[in-house]
Amino acid sequence: MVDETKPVERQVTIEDIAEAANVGIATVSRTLNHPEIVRQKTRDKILSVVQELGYIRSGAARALASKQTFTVGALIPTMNNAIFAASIAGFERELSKANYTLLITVTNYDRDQETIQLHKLLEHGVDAVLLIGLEHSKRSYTLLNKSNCCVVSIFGSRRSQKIPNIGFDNKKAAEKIVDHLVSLGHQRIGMIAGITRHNDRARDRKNGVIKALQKHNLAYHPSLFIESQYSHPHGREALKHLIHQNIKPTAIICGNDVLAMGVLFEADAQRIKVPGQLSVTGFDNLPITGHLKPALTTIDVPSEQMGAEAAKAIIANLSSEAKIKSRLLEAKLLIRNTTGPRR
Amino acid sequence: MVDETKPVERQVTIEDIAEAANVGIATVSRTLNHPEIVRQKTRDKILSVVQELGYIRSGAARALASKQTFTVGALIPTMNNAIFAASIAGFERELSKANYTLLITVTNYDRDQETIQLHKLLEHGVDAVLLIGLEHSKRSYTLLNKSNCCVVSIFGSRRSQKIPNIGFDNKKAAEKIVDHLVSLGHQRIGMIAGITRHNDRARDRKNGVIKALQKHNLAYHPSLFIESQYSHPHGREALKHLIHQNIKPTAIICGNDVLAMGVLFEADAQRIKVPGQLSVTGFDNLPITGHLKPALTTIDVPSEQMGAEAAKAIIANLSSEAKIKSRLLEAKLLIRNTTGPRR
DNA sequence: TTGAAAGCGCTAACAG
DNA sequence: CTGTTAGCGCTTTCAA
Repeated sequence: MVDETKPVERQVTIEDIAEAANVGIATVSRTLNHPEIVRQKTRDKILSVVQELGYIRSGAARALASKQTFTVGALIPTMNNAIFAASIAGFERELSKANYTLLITVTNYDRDQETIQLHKLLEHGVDAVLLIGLEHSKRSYTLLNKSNCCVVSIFGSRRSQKIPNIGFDNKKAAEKIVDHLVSLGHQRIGMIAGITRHNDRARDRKNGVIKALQKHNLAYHPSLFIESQYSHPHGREALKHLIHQNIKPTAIICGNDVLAMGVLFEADAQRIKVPGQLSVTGFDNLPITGHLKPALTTIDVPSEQMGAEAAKAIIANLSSEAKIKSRLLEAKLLIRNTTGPRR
Repeated sequence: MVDETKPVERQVTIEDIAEAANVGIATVSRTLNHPEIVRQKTRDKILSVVQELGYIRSGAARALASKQTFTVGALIPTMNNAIFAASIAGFERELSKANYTLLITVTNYDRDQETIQLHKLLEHGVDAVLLIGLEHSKRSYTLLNKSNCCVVSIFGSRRSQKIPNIGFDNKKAAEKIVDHLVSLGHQRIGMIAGITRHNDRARDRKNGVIKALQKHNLAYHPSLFIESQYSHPHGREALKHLIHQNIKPTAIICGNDVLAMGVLFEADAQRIKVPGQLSVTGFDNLPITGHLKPALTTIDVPSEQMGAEAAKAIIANLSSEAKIKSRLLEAKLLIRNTTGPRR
């Protein structure tokens, strides 16, 4: 008598395909991975069986046998910043073209968290890792090092040796902003920087501003420099704070566009004319900033490009050992309408 | 003579740990997966060896042996929409808490692409899949079905049977907007909807508007309804187009906030007073919309919450077979300042 | 061109 | 509580 119990839907395996196609499993494997070395007829037969049985290869088994997962991990500080979203979009697009899949983990700007997440990515066997910036915990570096997994960083300011970096010069970009402001006659320049602790990009931008101030023989007023989280409300609060200082800034440089927009909103609420009474600058060039009224003067950060280039470099490295070279891309100053002559 | 060639850095395996700790590999495995059933002393010894040797478990081997990868895949239309970013952020946060890792793939609103990506996720052995909306290709449904992988959808409007959905009623939300506009006296209402083809959310919103118009016995002017990609420039163009129609709308409902902002920017450029001459509404409640001047009347979509709830449901299902129930969350109308009495 | 067979590193019975 | 061992499904020599 036939066993009537419904069989557990066993996964279709390479053996099922081999059997149904009357070939060895090695031939099935070859057909799927190196079709060119299998005779056309055999291949067609196998492929049709694959189709018919709805065979889905086991990535785990493939990874175990071949030491490759075709996955790449990304460690990003937050998803709530369009600038990272743009980079990841470019990154994912290129990875996807080459049939890699992206594993994303969010660190919330927490280095311990980052190390933990990195460990997790490594356990998953990612073929490469994408990092933001060049400042990471020693433990992360150690992990990366002994796992000798392919790594790339984006957004960093230096042609780093430790980790190949595809970034741009945050510091120089910040200097350009100051140069521009100074050329407009501004002397009392304030800054709402991002939180610089454990964030090399924010720190480079801040240092760039300070350095440029010195270059122009302008005073650096610590009371005019504050650090703030990247959010509209924080930008608004920061402006309120700054305008209550003894020294009144005529221009405010913001660590990113979100802060700058917050400043713009608050200035509007306080009836402070921009750029009439106050010049404001951002950093990132988010899509919306060009539509604002007045349009925001900012730095055009090649975010999508960095992501895409990083992916291409990783793919090249993975498929041909091509060493990844650090590279700094262009970050242009976009002079729009939130900056004007000193009042 | 000693072999001086540098040995290939062989990966540290569970056997190395077992040997160094003088135990069997099973005990190492237990220590890592079910510490409570291992004697304290043995466990400590093993853990210290793990630390010392910098052991990283092989996810591939674990997955192959246990049929679980502790990864979850997400298929999203695009990364360039903050609303999805917010959902993914909530989703990732909850997954991460439960030690799952997120695999992201972008479909670009392309169903064939979606099926291909889904297939790839399945090959990677994801324990669950997150989908946006309820409209997917037949092939995707087939794939999901026979892989009997855990699935959840977010953003959809129905308590679906085929796929558990944690969403909100897009149609009803759209109706609320019309009700609001009608209560302000508007009769000639136009709409800039998203592209509705293969997008149930966009279509539900559009249909909701049309249905509500009928409910109020108002004419549905097809010439006042256009579909457009979600971008500021597209929103601007759409407004230009609408104001050149014979019938002039006194209110324009936008398929999302990005379109609405485009309309606001263009209205400003054309010196059309909002809401004086034209009322405008959005959909999503992006963080910036409350800061705009005038602040945008929109629908508060629980994007982050949907993502977080979806993750929790998946985790519960994976760890206890708890069936996932479809659920519709609240999406409130946020009346702000871009809507006013008909001129 | 193809097949047989040896692992890849781990989990989970099973036996002790 | 712990060790032994049989796979998990695939890739990749090695032979044929």
